Amino acid sequence: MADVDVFAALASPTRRQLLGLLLDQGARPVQELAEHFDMRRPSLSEHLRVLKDAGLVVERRAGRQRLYSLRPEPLRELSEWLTPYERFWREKLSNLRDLLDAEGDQMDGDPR
Amino acid sequence: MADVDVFAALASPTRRQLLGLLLDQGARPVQELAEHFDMRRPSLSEHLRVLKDAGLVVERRAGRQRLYSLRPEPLRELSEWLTPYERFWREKLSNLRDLLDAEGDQMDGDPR
DNA sequence: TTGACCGGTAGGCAATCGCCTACCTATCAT
DNA sequence: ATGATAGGTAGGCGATTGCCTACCGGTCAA
Repeated sequence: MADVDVFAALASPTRRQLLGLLLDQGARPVQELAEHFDMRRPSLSEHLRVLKDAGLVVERRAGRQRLYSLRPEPLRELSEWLTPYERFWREKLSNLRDLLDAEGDQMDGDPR
Repeated sequence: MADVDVFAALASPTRRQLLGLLLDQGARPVQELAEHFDMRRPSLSEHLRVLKDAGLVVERRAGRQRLYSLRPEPLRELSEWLTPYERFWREKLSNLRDLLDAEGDQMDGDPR
């Protein structure tokens, strides 16, 4: 378990697509996942290992297959990271911020 | 403009910390940002360029300084990507999904 | 038991990353 | 005009990434 950062795990479009497949289709064996990619199976295995190390998927053995399924909990970290940024686009405050910035302000006073 | 993927831009802890600084403190010159990192200034410049290429910061010149400020709009893409996953942890449906998966189902319907 | 199948691991290789030092241009102060 | 300051760019270098082929062990079917 290499304890992979969830942000780093999501940096790859292939890995995001894997999560999307698992979200839409539920647990799936490696072979079936591989059909969706123009890539050899061992490469997919490596992507799946990164996702597993990040806690984003779990593996369950079923005969000679290994079923991977989504484990969305680590995405909570992403959501929480995003929270303080959200109001800036939801409330369209970017322009206000630009104005504030233009005056060379500090924000909540701790000028070093 | 190398048109950088926002997910890739966020993969680096240094770049996330830069965004956090700009969020808390508003526009800042490079030098002041650099004080928060154990890294030479040119490396920071490279990180800032990645953020700029991803549209996450904007640069404004002020004398011989360049003030970088947050541009959170691209984070909306992240938020939208996250949306379909959210209900799985918010409604604690992971266990239900595990049960469904265990039967090797497809999941086209909307199990709610 | 033997062969086919599922999928992980090993190792090679080119490309990219992330840091560095050295250097360059632009601006400001004297 | 000269020197100091802000910060981007060039290029080197080791580490990492992402793909590949080859191989290996475990499971199932005949």
